[in-house]
Amino acid sequence: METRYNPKEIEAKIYQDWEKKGYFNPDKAKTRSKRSFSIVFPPPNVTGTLHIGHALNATIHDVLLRYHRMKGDKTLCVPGTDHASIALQSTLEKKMRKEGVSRFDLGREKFIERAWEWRQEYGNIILNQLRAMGLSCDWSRAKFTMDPDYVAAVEAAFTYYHKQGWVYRGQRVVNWCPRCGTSISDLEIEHSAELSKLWYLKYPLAENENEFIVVATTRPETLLGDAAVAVNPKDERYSNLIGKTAILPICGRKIPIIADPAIDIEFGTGAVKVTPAHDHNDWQMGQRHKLETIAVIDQRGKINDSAPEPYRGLKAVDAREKIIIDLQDRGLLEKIEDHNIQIPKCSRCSTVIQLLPSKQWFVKMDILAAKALKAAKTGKVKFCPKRWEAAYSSWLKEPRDWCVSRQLWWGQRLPVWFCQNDAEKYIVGLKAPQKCPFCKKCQMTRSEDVFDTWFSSALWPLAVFGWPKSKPDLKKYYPTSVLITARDIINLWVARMVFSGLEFMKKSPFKDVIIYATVLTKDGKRMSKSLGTGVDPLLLIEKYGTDATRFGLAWQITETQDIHFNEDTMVSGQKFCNKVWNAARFVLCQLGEQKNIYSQTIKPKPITTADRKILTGLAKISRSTEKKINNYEFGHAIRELYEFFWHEFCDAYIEAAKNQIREPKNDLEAKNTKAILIYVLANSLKLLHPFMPFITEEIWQSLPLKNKKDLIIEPWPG
RNA sequence: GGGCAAUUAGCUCAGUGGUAGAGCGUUCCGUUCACAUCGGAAAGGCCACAGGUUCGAAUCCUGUAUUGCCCACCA
Repeated sequence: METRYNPKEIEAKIYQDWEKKGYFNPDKAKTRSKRSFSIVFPPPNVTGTLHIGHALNATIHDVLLRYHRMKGDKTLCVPGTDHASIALQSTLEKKMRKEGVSRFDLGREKFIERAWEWRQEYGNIILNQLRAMGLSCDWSRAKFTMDPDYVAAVEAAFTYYHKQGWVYRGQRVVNWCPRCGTSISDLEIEHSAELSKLWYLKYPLAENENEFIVVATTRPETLLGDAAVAVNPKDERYSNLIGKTAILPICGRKIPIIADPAIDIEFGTGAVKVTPAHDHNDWQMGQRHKLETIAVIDQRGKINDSAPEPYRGLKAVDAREKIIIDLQDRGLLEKIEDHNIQIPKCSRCSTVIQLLPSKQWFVKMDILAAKALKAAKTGKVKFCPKRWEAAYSSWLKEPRDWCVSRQLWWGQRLPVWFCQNDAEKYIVGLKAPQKCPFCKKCQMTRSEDVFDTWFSSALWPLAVFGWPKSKPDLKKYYPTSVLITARDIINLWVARMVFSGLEFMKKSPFKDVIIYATVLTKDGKRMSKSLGTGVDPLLLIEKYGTDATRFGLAWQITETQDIHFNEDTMVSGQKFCNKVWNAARFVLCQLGEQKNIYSQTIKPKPITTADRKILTGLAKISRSTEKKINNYEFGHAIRELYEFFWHEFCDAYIEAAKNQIREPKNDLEAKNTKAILIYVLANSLKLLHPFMPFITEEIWQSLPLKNKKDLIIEPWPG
């Protein structure tokens, strides 16, 4: 053995050997227990490459998987990738824009072909990178969210919801990304705080155009679509104006002055312009007061033909400029104040979101959300750390109906069929009927819309096991044991998986949800490729080896919300690997040429104080490691193991052993010491294996033990 | 506007009621038989601040400050 541990030579070799022997597939490997331990790995987007968050996640997954495999459980981890509808489409369009091509130049069919090509080329990169992390999942079960059986699951879920009466189609004000050309959900919006203005606009009264009602607004361009002015019914300043009529500046339309309790008396002037077409609140107010919905911004974010001629075709921001100037010219701009607002932006492309009325498909959330909420309340779903339950619950308490349709091309199409002669007539079903039930003559055409990406990911823990078909995997491995994911998708993904699982399988898809910390830079900044602040896990592996990288990541896993990434822990990992390697070298050297005669299970009898100490120490660390892994305290587990191995075993016992072997007090002592050395080493390797699988397996292979299997499937000590 | 978290040695972090800890870094010493990716030793902290509970507080409570992150239809 070399004096230094060299990970590069052995990692790939060992991984292939494990995979070839079928250890990652519980159907191939004989297991000692009937209990199953299953996890579905959160499917990375096909656009992605491995980042430090994935590496951390893979480490946690693999620690649990290897621990449970050694405990004898039928252990399964299903990997896969997500088609990532909007993310991939947006990435692809960005690339095409450089070539000077738009998706409309290509057309839907060709565009989808290109998306598939992309997926062929890049789709599995990240899965291969996860192999490099040592992740022991069953590659033969890998799924993609656009596999035919997966698409079938998505369609089945939608038609089921429809049968329940929970699906409706309707004209609503939705978040619209003019760049992506689609509706998006509230959860796909990112707000950026910006300093803007509050404009005070004077609306003349119809009775006397020299009198005004002043409204305050942050979006003057929506004036073109105003349908009313609203005040609070308790606001005495305006009580004489309620029911009167104002004249909408520039447009000249007459609009009513209405009373609505939703208006905040304190804000601005207490009078609000109401634009039902371009604001959620105003939409609702419009419904209450039966106001006209006048859309003036189109799907490209430009002013449409419902607006007066001079504004048509202007971008919303430019229209704002012009309107302010025009109002000023007419003396209708009272004042401007600075005002902090939250600008909604598309989380995919950062384009400013427009709110506009559009016909979309919704899934009612009341019943589903209540189920998911109850699951957390009754402890059927537990968050770790516990505090994340609040994030989950607070969103589920006031759910808005889920807009599941997207005007994208890449994704699973809605199983909805329209009559060609009446666009309002449709049926929901898995296949188009032979004959249109409405006009009796047309060939019905399928909806152009695709599903929200998260509608399909919500089914991940079911669909990977073959749902809606009744497959053996579904019986054996559903529900899964634990979900390990990042906090930013608690509502987007976790909550939706929970209610999908409860609805379709009557059981929550997992019991425990581990929310791991967000990895930030050392300075607490967001890691980002474009800022150059990201850390590439593959470079860490290259530099320190996989085991050292995993050690370093595990070391940093505590209950914190954020990790300020510190590469020093990888250095510690590398040194620790070397320490383990050399301790093994020493032990093997002491044992000499003897062939597999030592026992790893029968505890040698202690003779000296040092013997007693180390054997007690081993028993203690075994119990403690098990407990900490069961409690998901990975950082503490590895810190303790490190402490034990380095200081108790190497510093104390090996040093004592040198004397006991060289100058034994009796015949037995030297021989017994050797037995203790290998016993403690063997069991330490087992405890370390979930964290550092490669080096431990490599050393294990050369230990002269009786009845030895590969370490990955050896029984857990204790 | 609401919520969550963080604040401990130069750096990154452990430490949840009983004399302040680790890794890295720094200084000094040590290469003869597992390992210099090592061994030994040392320096370095009024545990953010202010109150309170307690025999005793980094730890529990209240408040303040700074930072970060979520959620929210205040125009």
